[in-house]
Parts: sequence; structure tokens; C-alpha cells
Amino acid sequence: MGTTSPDYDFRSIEPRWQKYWHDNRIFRATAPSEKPKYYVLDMFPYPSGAGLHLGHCENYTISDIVARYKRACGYNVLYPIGWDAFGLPTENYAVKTGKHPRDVTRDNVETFRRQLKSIGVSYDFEREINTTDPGYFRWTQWIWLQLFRLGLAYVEEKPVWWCPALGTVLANEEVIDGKSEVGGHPVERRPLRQWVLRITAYADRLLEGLKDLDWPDSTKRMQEAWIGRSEGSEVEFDIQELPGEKLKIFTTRVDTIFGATYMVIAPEHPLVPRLTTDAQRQQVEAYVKAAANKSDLERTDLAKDKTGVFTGSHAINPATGQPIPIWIADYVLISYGTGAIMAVPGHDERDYEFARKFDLPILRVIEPLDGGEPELPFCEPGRMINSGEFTGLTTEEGKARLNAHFAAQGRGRGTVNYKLRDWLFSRQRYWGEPFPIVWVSREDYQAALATAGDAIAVPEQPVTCVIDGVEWYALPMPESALPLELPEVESYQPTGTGESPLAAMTDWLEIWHHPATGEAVPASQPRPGPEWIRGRRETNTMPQWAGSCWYYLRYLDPHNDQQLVDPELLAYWGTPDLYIGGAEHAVLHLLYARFWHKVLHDIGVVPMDEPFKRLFHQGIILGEDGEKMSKSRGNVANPDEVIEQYGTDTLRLYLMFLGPPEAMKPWNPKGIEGVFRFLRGLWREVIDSEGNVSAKVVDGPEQDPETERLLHQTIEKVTADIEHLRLNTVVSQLMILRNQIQKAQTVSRQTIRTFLQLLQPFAPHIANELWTRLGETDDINTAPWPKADPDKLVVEQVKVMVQVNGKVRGQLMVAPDTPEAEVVEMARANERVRAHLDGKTLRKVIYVPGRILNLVVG
RNA sequence: GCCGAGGUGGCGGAAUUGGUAGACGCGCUAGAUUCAGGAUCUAGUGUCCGCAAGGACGUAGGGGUUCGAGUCCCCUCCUCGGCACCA
Repeated sequence: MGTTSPDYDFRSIEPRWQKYWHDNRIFRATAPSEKPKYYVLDMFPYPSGAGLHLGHCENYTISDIVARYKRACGYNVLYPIGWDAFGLPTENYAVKTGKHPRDVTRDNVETFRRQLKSIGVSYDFEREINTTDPGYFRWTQWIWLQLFRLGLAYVEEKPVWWCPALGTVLANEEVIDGKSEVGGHPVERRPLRQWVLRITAYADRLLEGLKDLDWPDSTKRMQEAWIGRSEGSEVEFDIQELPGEKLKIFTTRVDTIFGATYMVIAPEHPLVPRLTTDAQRQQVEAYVKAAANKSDLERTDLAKDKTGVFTGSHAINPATGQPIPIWIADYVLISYGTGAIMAVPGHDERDYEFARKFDLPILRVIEPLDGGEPELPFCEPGRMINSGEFTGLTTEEGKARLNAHFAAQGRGRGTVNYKLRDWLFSRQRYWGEPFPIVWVSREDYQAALATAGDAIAVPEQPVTCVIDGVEWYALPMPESALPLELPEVESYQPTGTGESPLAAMTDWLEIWHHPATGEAVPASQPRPGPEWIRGRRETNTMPQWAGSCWYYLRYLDPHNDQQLVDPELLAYWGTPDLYIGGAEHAVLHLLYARFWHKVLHDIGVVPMDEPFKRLFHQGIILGEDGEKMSKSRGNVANPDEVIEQYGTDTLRLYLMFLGPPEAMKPWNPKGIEGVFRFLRGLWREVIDSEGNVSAKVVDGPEQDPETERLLHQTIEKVTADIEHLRLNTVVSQLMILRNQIQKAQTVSRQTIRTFLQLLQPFAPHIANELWTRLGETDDINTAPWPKADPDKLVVEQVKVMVQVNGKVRGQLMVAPDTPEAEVVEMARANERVRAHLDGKTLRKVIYVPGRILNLVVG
């Protein structure tokens, strides 16, 4: 397989080994196997038209190093790749060019696959998956049917983020500072019928599950904050003007209730119309209307200035019995808690600000535990004052006592709230998974359940919606009818009405539906039989997150058309042992996937309850100027060009050498020379100018003790560093070893062999090539990983630094087990040291064996 | 504003439990080789004083603990990431 070229001709070496690996299926993962398994996974790439960038290269080099290393360590390694190919950019491109998104996707995938192969990653390409493949999204739809059956999917007409430029609705998470995350277009609120997934039902478990994960702390903290668990109390306030009606609020500081001097409800609160008195109606209506038109930006980020309007009504503070005014203000959010609060301006900054602005009374009902009258608002926990029978209790005691007190009255209880919202799970787009449901009338729904029998499973509470005054029922398709494929359409242009292009496909949309088989014929045709019912398909499609929520399971069994994954394969491979991808997915993808995984766990599909045990985020590669790479800045480095000039082994090695894998690091095009010289220098140590194995390489054991010791130190360091993903220092260590080899007169074949094994995960092409040229006959990719021999690591002499009063004054070479007294004598005999001891008394001696001797004098 | 991570030569970055700060690489300087350029090789390269030996200073800034601090503690400044009226 090797060549006879005298030069380090990476342009011929690299493609040749890539072809060899492919033709001989070297990296195919097979199961079952006697070997222990190791599953390393990259985050699902979106095959964009732009192709691979350096960030991809860094990500995949890290995982490839781990995969190759683990293989050499004797593991059966599963290292797959696939395509998260539904989504907006492809559809937008299709809209622009008139090409079918399917064709755009296919072209992009081809580009990506070719580029991936050109960086030499050892994926098992036979397990490639694609979310847009009906054989794949059939199971995405299957999972959705389970969510539906479990009552975890529902439909709601609610104000959502509508982006006019993208012609679609966005999830909360896709809106950043009032602009779309993709493209930065302005967004507005608009009510639309939406599918929503009840992720909040899993809030507690998603929070709990974080504890045992080997994830970056920052990511765990972000998820924790996103879930935002908050313990507090719900309390119902009577309304003076509306006897019998209650206003329910949520507070985390029920101990401050004696200081509640007014109430605030969100502009969208359902009680607004009834609370509003005639005198206030004009003002209130104007305010509510204005709030509805405000963008998120205006309402939160920029306008910290409090606004609000008095409704004219009053609540009765249940603690004091006093009437307090009810205001409307948009600093209270309808989507959190109950959409209403009791305002305690003395002990809450926001309420304080509002009270000052509108001249509402401010009371002091909490004092610090150590007394005093701090400036208001005082928001720390403390001791209750001016609080009737509760005066004197601490915040903690007060909360418990008041919860019990209000519970006894039937007007309150302790409760928990989450910032986490249910997951908006629909897009008004073409290029996504269709929902496998049919909208039918109430009567047909009942009839269909009878007809279909066990073929379909529905939630206890039917999912319904009202379109143009007509009520519709969501009837699931039978699992046997999956996948529900996308119809061919003329145009992918968004309708702009909030409906997807699918809404224009009348024959696909309006159908006669058979509930038990899932068959359909266009409604324009005659009804095929009595059990067929009139239905309308769902025009929304699923968001891009859907396909990436469970793909790590499909790699275990990518071609199975009977089930999502064979349980035996699942038992063997399990979930990924290491998951590598960018920190930008810290909350969204990683939270959604955990949610789906827990649902799959609950219905017995997967035995483990978390998908990603160990997570690693690679850092971003910045441009030369230290700024984020972007076309507009003109600081983008193109991997193809680097590979053309230096080869992919050099690129891979340099990406690792740049700095810690998790750190943000600037790309420096000059530095790559050093890494290239390293590889070429290695080549020249092994191959002479005739193209033969260099005469410097000799048979037999290593003769040079210094080289031998360094070799074993290197084995030790490289192994430990790969395990901990400290890949930058691995490269340094290999350079140190090569420098030593270069200095030596001769080097043993065995030393070179081991060196190549250590290098192989990082620079596999040159390692394979030199290995072969050396005449090695076994496979470097699976040859057992070298082990450091502890006997070879021992040194006869160690360097001990001698300090006087903490300052280095000399050094000694001593045997490691030299007694302290002897070392001290040697130090005193040292001329330089003596100069600093003369005329002074030795007060203390600190000796760290083999490291340092500190003589304290005075 | 809140939470978190970080600040080490001209540059990217190394530094077990506190124990030679600056490994490795880039760049730079000098020399060798070369018609030249490039490439390669050798030596040097934290700052300051000094011919040198040697010494002083030095890990954002200030204070502290310690025989000894890049590393531990307190304060300040700066950079980056996340959250941002969640009651």
C-alpha cells in the first residue's frame, strides 16, 4: 500500500489511504461483538451549501482522534455520521432557485461527505442517516404519535413569534433580542394555531437528571437556569368590586404579604375586561392594545421604564383585610405563574420602581436578621415586622406558616413554577416532517375510533381546534401507514398567511381518510366506502429539532424497517459514551433530546434515562484578527485551501496544536508551518533521499537510554492526555520526542513504530504510510496501544533546586532517595548557595524529595 | 443588573497536590549553506542593570496566607459566554 516516494508527498499519500480505508471497510462497526464497545458521536451536522468550515474540522478531528485511539485500545468503536437535512436554509435556497429541496439536500450532502472524507475521519459511512429520508422520518413521526397518544402534544391558538421576512413562526429560543436568530430579521406577535409539546411535564426530571451527567458545568447551569425552577406560593385575593371572583397570584415571598399595597395583572389577563371600571375603560383598553403591539424588545430589553394603568377595581389583601388597587402593567408576564402578582414595593425592586413612579404606598414589613433599617427596597430574607400575628418570624418560617394559614382557608398553597415554557413544535414550512394526523369532525372522530380499533391510540382528552368557527378533532394516522410523505408542490414559497405551502395542495390536503389503514384519496373523488371519513391534513410541519432529538439511537440500527432500533443492538451499543459539539446547543437541542429520550424511556423503548452521559464542547476557531470568522469581515480560513497546501494531517495536527480543544482560539496561518515542518522532519528521519528506510533506523531495542526514557514518558503523557482530551499538549510532547530522535545518531525501529502508533490518531495518513514503508505487517489502526514501561521511566539522578529564603540559588543532581541531611550538606558545599548563607543562621530546612530544598536563614 | 469562565513574552499557548514560570510552536536576531530568493541547519530570544560573573524585577492591578503563590483567600479593573422585568 505504501509508495516509494522519497518526499513527504501528502497530496498522493492522503487520498490513497482514504481510498484504502474505504475500499477495505476498515472502520465498519459490527455488532454483536465480544469486544467492549465505545460510542463516540459528533453533533448532527446540517449539510449547508457552504460546506465544511474550520469549526467542523476541529470538532470532527477531536472525535476522530478519540475513535482511532479507542480502536487501538481494543474497543469496538461506533463512530457514525449523518445529516440533519430538513430546515430553513435549504428551503430558502429552493424557493430562490426553484430547485427541489430534496435535490438541494442531496447535492449538499455529497459535498459534505466528500469534504469529510478528505479530512480523513474514520466514520462508518455505511451507517449514514438522513432526517429527510422517509425511512428515517417515519420513526420521527412514530415518536410524535407516542407523544400525541400520551397527551404530550396539543394544539393552541396563541400569540407566537411571527417573522414576516422568513414567512414563518419561530420558537421563543429562536428569537434573540427581538430579532430572528437566523438572519436577524424583526419579529412580531401574531396569534396562530400551533402544535405544542408539553415539555414542562418533564421539567422536574430534566432538572434532576442533570446532576449525574458528566457535562461542562456551564452547560448544566444554563439548562438549570432555562428550566428555572422556583418554589413559592399561590394565593387567591378576593375582589371588592366582583364578589365571588378571585384573583390568583404567584409569589416566592409570601412572607412579605403584609406589605402588598397593590396588585398587578398582565395586559393579557382574562379578568382584565371585568376588572376595568367604566371610568378607566378607555385608558385600559388603549394600554392593552399598545402592549399587544409591542415587540419583545420594546417590552423587555430596552424599556425597563415601568408603565401601567389602574383598572378601577380593588383586591382585598387577605393578610390585612385592606382593599388595594389592581393595576395593569406589562412588567407582569401572562406566560409565567398566574399572570398576576401582589406588589410589595418595600421588598421588591420592580414593584418599588413602579410604586415610586405611580405614587403607591410603600411599606416596610421585613427587617434584616441583625436589625437595622436598610434603605428600601430591601430584598434579602430577614425577619417579619408589622405583620400582625406573624411578626417576628423569619422569612423561611413565615413562608411555611402563611402557606399553612392560607391552605386552611382554602385560598392558597405552596407551589412550584418553572421558567421553562412548553415547546412550540410547528413550522409553517414545506421542508420538514409532516404531522401524521388528520383533522376530522367530532362525529367522524367517534366513528373513526370505532372503525380503527387498536390501529390507532388517542389521548384521553381529544386534541381539538377551531378553524373559522368549526371545531376539528385531531385523529392520528395508524403507525402502519407511516411514513406520511410530503407531496410534490409547485412552489415552496411561504403563503405569507401563516400557513405552509402545503395549504395550497388541495388534493393532498382535503381527503377521504380510512382510519384503520391510513389510506387517503383526494376529497374531490367519490367517497370510497362507508368507513372512509372526510378529513383535512395538518399543514404545519415539524421543526428541525425533531429529527435531531433521537438520531443517536438510529445509528445503532440505521436500516431497520420494523422498529426504531433493535433492542439487542441498543443493549450492546447503548447511548454515546462521548458526545462532541458546540456550546451553542447547550439548551435547545440538548434539552429537547433529553426530553424525547425520557419519554422513550417511559414507554420502554430505551432502557437508560439520559441520552448523553459525557458531553464535550469544542471551542470556536476565530479569524486571524481574533474576531468571529465571517464573510463580511473577510477573515475566513478555508479548510480546502489549507489541505491543498499542507495536507489534512497537518491541518488536523495544527487544529489540535492551536490550544485547548474547549477554548476559543484565533487561527494563525503562519503557525501551521511549524506543524508541517514537524511532520516533514519526521518523514526525513524515517525515509532517506532515495526513498528507502533511512540507515539511521536500526533493528533491535533502543540503544539510547535518553531516547528510551523519553519514549516511555511520551507514551504515558499522550495516553493520559487523550483520555482527558488535552490534545494540544499531545502534539507538543510528540514534537519533543521527534526533536530527541532527530538529535540521536541512530534510532531503533521499535521506537519509530511506537512513535507512529502515538501519532496515528492525529495524523493517520502519514502514520499509516510510514508504518507500511517501515515494513510493518500488522494494521496500525488496531495494533495494541503502546504501554509505558515503569522500569524505563525511573531516573538515577534528579535535579533538586536549592533555594535560600525562597529564592533559587543553585541546583544539585542527586539520586532520588538521597537523605535530606546529605542533600543539605551538598547544598552548603555549593559555592553560589554558600554566598547567600554566609554570616547567617540556618533557621529551617524544607526538603521536598527530588524537587526542592529551601534553606531559611536569618 | 444577575450567573459563569478567563486575564501568563511580540503571538498561540505549557506549567501533578502550592515547589526551576514561559515547555512546544510561531515570530524575531545572528551565523552556516545558496548566484539570488526560498528552503534547510546551528545558536540566541521575558524585562531591566552589568563586559562578564551575577543581580533585581516579572503571570491584569492592589492587599493577604505561606519557608515558597501563575496556582489558595479578599478587593478592584478588563475580556468573553449565558440570562435578562420569571414575581
